[in-house]
Amino acid sequence: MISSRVAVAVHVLAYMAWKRSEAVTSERIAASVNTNPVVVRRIVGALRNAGMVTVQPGVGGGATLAREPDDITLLDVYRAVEDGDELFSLHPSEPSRSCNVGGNIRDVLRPIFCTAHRAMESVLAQVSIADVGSQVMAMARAEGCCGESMNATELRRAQAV
Amino acid sequence: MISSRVAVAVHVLAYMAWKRSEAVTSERIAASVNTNPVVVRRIVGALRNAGMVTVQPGVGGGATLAREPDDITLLDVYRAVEDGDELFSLHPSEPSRSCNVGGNIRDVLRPIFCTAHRAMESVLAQVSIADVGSQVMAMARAEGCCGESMNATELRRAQAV
DNA sequence: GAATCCGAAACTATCATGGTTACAGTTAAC
DNA sequence: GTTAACTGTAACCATGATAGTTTCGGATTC
Repeated sequence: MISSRVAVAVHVLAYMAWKRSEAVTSERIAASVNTNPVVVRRIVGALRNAGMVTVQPGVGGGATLAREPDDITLLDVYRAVEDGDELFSLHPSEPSRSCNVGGNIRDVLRPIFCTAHRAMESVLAQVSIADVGSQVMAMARAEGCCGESMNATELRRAQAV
Repeated sequence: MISSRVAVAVHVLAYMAWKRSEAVTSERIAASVNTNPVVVRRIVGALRNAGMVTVQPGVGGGATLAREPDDITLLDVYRAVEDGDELFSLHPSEPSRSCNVGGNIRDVLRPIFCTAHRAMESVLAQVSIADVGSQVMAMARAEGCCGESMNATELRRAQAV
């Protein structure tokens, strides 16, 4: 399983695309993601290293998008937060070299697994943060007109995050 | 990372395709894979549950292919040994439902991740155990004519596995 | 100078993975 | 029927990844 860091990172970027040009703190994002601010900062740090966000310390600081939402693909996000360039593990220890199968199986599997990996990545490359953001907003609007209203407590929480 | 069980399971099946119609024991396979026989038996058990191999206990027993090598795809193997039908993890804990992003991000990501997963699987579906076996044998032959010969010790080990 | 915010280190709990030992059950051969 | 050769499964351990938490130093704004 690919870790939840990808999902959280997309969440973070979609949130920042929503609050465009407004620096958001790790605490506010953490409230939306429902996790600890440090977990958010670790992921934001990876996105900063990849040049997708800029981070400002101090009062009124926080993170903002460094690129346009439609210029950030889910593949960019995946590569930023998921380390290692291999999706499939090969054998834990080297197979017997004196066996016809053991001596060559890894060289046969490597390119196959690499192709499978690339196929997965090409799907991620076709979706941008802007796409995710607009879908999220479309869903939020759809809920809004289906008669669901907020009470005072929900309103306060909605404004908080 | 997807566990090495897939690579080992393909190795096991390619080995059985090589030793066609001859029951191979977990110990022999383990020697080729370079691991513990119990690890092999766990994987062979999963392949047996998926109907790819039949297993015979007792003297002269072992595992044999239950289907033709060209009728077993790497996708079959992947699904047999890798549990769970999701490749990507979503958020560890449910995001804030009172946030536009948090309340909808998972529903947006789920189908995208599913599509990416399917794209990866479709590559695995195009490769059979017969393909892997023939590639392995082609490599073994290529090594053979490049002048690499075995000494007595290597010969014994080659016959053992 | 105080308040706010990030960055990073350190520690913990949990879980998946792979390896190992041990043993019960099944089969074939003698 | 006994023995030897297998599988199947449970139990346990070591390792590493993951996510959460606390803490503190440093940067920034007011």
